[in-house]
Amino acid sequence: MFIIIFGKEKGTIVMFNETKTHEITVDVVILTIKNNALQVLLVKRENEPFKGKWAIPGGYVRLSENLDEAALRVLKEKTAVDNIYLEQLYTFGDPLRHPNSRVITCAYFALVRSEDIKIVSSPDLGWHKVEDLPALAFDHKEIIQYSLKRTRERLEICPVAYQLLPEKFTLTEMQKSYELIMQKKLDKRNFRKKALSTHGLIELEEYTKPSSKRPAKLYTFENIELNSKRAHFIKKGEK
Amino acid sequence: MFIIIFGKEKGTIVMFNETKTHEITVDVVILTIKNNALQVLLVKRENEPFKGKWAIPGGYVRLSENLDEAALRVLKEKTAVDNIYLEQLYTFGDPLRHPNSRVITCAYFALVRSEDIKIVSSPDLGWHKVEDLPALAFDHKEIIQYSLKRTRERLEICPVAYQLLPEKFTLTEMQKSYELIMQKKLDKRNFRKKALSTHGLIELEEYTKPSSKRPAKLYTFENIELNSKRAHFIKKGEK
DNA sequence: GCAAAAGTGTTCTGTCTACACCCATGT
DNA sequence: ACATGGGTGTAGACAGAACACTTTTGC
Repeated sequence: MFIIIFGKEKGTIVMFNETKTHEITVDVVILTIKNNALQVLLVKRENEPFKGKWAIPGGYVRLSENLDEAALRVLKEKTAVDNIYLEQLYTFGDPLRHPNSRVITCAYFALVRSEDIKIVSSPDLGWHKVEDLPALAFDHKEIIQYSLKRTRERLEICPVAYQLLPEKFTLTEMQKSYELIMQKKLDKRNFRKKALSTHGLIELEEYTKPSSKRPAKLYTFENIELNSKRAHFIKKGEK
Repeated sequence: MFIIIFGKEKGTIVMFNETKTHEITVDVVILTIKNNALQVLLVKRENEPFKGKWAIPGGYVRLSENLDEAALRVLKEKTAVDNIYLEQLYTFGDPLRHPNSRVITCAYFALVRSEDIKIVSSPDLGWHKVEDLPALAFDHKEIIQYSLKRTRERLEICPVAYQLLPEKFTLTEMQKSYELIMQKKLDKRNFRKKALSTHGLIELEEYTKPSSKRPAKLYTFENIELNSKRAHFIKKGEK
């Protein structure tokens, strides 16, 4: 049985008998709200397989780091953000998910503020609306779909969406972010009633700059440590 | 940098530069209800590291199988059960979780009926009450604790507990299983009201055999496909 | 004064909680 | 007749859903 182990420069072929060896990577679905749409960061693949197709950012897990650290490293390579909601999503290990070798990937998802994003869109790196994804490499479409499902589940029990909002935001902006994630319209009065009872939400004495309409009150969130090690996130009503 | 790759018989040491190679295993937390307690199946380790300590069953992922298949294989090696609730739990990849090498494990948990279990307890394989665990190898205590948390979360949204019950059961038995998982007493009347509204629960025209007390009505569950690929389980009220 | 978005309450309905007594059976 | 677990209903609290109009501002 042949096991292919990739070195940094080129592949090395090693022969083993009865050995179980796989590659292990982390892939990170990075979500943000931008231009009034939920968007995911994708990179265009430079190499085969799937050269020219879009993929979610990923990389090999280093021997010295745990999975969370590997995911955070991938995230920081792309975005230069910090204090981010980052959660392990699911591990995908179909033998045929990678056409040439056996790569098991531990998928993560991250919710980032678009204002915190340092990258410049280029032809090879950019944001794509989750409603309108290009052709994707590997099983990355499935991974993205699953990250959206998980984000909705999280939002039902804790206000993770504030990770997508700027530091100061209006309730209408908050409602928009909920509607984009939940993929449905919400009732304004019900939403505001519930939002105002959210633990950690702070009403500011500031308003949006006057445009040609009534200024809106600004809110912010206490700096709750949502960074979930193993989804130990803060539930509604908890401290 | 040294990477140790285990062959079947003995370890082989291979030197690589800048290569990322890891072992990948699946470990399966197998839960059942037995003797009025929630119990987990453990094996006593025959080899170092942690020789003599108890561990949850696991094994290497074969190159030809996906993770679900690997977990099912490990489960069947130990229990000879079929049509089981089996869900991927979390992937644990701390570099120091295995003292000698870099082993990343994809943990699963399974809920099995004690009547379906074919294994005989031996000094090296047996059931242990989750409330009273022996010394465990690796990070297996953490994995078991997390599987209990996940089971509670699942139980809050779908009746997975029926996977732990015999084919025909009384509502009192069902309530006991909920209480063991949720780790709290439930009100009998409220529980029965809610249980009777559960989708898939079927009232039989049978009763428990008379003992020295009033016979109880037996119930069963429609053969709902709960086997969750990626937790696509049936929620309350859904079909 | 008008366009545009902000802001505001009440009613209804269904679900969860708390709580205590009678019933059927074997001995 | 009694011990044992089986079986039943109601009232109050709370959360979510439906629903329309007034306010503030710049132009």
